[in-house]
Amino acid sequence: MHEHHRHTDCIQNALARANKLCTDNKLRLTPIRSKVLELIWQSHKPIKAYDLLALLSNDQHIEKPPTVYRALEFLLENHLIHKIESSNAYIGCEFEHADDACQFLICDECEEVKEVKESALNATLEQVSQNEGFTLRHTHVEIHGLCSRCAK
Amino acid sequence: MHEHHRHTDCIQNALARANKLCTDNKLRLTPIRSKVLELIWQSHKPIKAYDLLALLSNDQHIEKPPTVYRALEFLLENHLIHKIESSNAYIGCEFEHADDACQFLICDECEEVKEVKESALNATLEQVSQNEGFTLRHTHVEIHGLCSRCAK
DNA sequence: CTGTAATGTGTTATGTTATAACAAAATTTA
DNA sequence: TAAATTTTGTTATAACATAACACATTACAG
Repeated sequence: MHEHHRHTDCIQNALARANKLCTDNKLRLTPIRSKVLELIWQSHKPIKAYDLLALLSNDQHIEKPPTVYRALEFLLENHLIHKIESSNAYIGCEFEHADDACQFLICDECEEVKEVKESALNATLEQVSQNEGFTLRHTHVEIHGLCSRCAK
Repeated sequence: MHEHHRHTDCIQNALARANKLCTDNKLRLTPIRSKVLELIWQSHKPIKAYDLLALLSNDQHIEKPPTVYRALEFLLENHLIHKIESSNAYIGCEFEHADDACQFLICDECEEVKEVKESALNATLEQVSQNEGFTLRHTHVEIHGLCSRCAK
């Protein structure tokens, strides 16, 4: 696995940010939710619900689907994670979102995902909507291809 | 149901275009594939695989999942339909695509979808990719919100 | 034409993704 | 501390999709 950064730090940062967001907004980052968020950040690519379920389980106790889907729902609602619709998998959110206007660069080779927030793109999306008389509420943009490492 | 146009004509046009594309490219628009495409166009909103399966079935004969998924696969490959990833549903393609660079305006109220092909947006997507050193191969853009009718 | 290869369809089984419904526990708040 | 709210546990099942193999049909080369 490549390492651009200290991944452990990156997970800790994400958890700290999540904690702060929840404290500030009177939301409860319960042990289950925190653990799911941590597991998502530990994966360097989008992770699937049932893989999380397996990681949450052990010999003593097998977790059931609602447990993980409820945690995912909470994390999604509060923009702490995103769902990659084309693969039904979940990634940690790199930004502190007010809105959901971000985009995903998805490498079809190594499966890593880079989240970006391009104001030019968001402006264009808004413009397109207006042209069509459409009231934009949320966008989901997936850019599939090859990341710089895999393209070499 | 609202009607902007003669929907019957619109279905016939789509089938005629599909026939032409297949003839031109030596592809086989078999009865099953043609029927699935027709059923997709008959729906004025994205339709799900198992709903198609139900429509294909009757008292005499219940179709099985592979039948419809194979037809969908063929139609997707040849850009005759698109999959709306966020709802696992399929719509007829309004354009004659060389590439797949189109976008979807999805009304969260009435569920209708408008397919658009915005060159400005495609240019921006390409630009964003280049900025990130990413080789773009395919994009999937969903704009969710309210269509002009539902926004009133 | 006709045998062979390639493609498409039928069928069984199963894998994968996700939610409904209701009971019990923990937490918040009045 | 009782009542209301939120979270978690649990069972069951719904919804979405594919693997694998047999059989039928079509294409097309000789």
